[in-house]
Amino acid sequence: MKMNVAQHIPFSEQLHPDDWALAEGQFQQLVGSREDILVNQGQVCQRLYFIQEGLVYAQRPDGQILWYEAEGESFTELDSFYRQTPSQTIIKVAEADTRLICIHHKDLEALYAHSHRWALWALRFQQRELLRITHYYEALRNKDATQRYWELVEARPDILQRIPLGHIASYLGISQVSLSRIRAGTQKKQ
Amino acid sequence: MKMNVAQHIPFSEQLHPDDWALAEGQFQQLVGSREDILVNQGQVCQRLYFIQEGLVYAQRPDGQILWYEAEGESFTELDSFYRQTPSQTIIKVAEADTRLICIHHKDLEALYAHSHRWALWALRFQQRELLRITHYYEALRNKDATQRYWELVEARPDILQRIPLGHIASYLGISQVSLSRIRAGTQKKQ
DNA sequence: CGATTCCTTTTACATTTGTTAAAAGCCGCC
DNA sequence: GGCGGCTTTTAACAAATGTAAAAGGAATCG
Repeated sequence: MKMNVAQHIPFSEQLHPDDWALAEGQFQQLVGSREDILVNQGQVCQRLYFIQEGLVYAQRPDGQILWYEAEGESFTELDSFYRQTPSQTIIKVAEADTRLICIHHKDLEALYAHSHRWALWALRFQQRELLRITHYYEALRNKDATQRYWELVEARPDILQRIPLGHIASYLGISQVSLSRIRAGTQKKQ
Repeated sequence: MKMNVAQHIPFSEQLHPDDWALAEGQFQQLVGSREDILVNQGQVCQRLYFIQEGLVYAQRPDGQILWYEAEGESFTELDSFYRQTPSQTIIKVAEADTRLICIHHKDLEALYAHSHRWALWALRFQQRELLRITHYYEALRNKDATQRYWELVEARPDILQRIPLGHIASYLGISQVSLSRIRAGTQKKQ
């Protein structure tokens, strides 16, 4: 079981068997069905999740799509998780049989406090998150929806096909009509 | 000197005298003049900076303004600093007599490696950065330039007055003409 | 003091994007 | 096969934004 978990956690090669002993029983596995709610609006997001298999997405109360994440990725509602405040975001399972691994906020904090190596692991992991978000946000600033759409098609064609176009448009911050225009090629060339 | 530095570093209350002894001589102070370049395009950003006094800004090679930071804040070129890759961004001093404290990447890494408490400090510090960036990016997604401008006026009227409007427009991602329209009130009300 | 320069606003026009509504495609199901 | 229900595209119009160019204001410098 321990080894199973480690496989799905980034940077786990920096951890020793001792560290895993400390974490004994604190990582849990769960399977979600389509439209299951993992984090609800107004509720504190208590867990950090790692996706083993499947697809998950986040949306705002008004329905806007914030992100999709698939197998191999991790997620949480950052603001709610770190500050332990009610989430403004809803996180749902997008596909049947989505398999997740998760750990509770307080257990994670205990690991950091008791183990220098777990603290270093968290530092690397968080660093990666920081860079991911930074890149995402830079793309958002510096590229228009047309560019970002075609880059998505390049980078994640597999995942795109699993998501309705209305959601993709919302994610890109444009209307579905505009996305149709982009796909039709009825779009300025840059 | 040690105490001096601690005053300008967030979460420094979590550190003990021992930790500061480890960091002896690794924090440096420097004073910049208007338009001094702190990080240049193509160069690896080696330091994490804390602003004691003054104003600093970042821009892309095409001139677009990415951010301004003032006294009390910290900054670095995240991608370049963490991944030790050439920076795509230029960071400059915006005001005469800007006073900075900084520490080298390798020294910081050594502190993390040798001290559990420095690692925990970094974790908190980075967490704060992560949340700051997340908030900034959510505003970017969910609010239009008009809203963001008036919120800036609310939140940082002092700093706004120190920055030319052309730069503010660029920061908001709109043309200076549009910003003029917003300021004139010639703008849709929502 | 006048000239130069920089910063900001204004005007006019072209382009892009959202909105609304309707049509076309697709799918599953009775 | 054909009838809903859902997703995607098309069409037509209105609103918002960028671009370019000109003019107003303020600060600087000789």
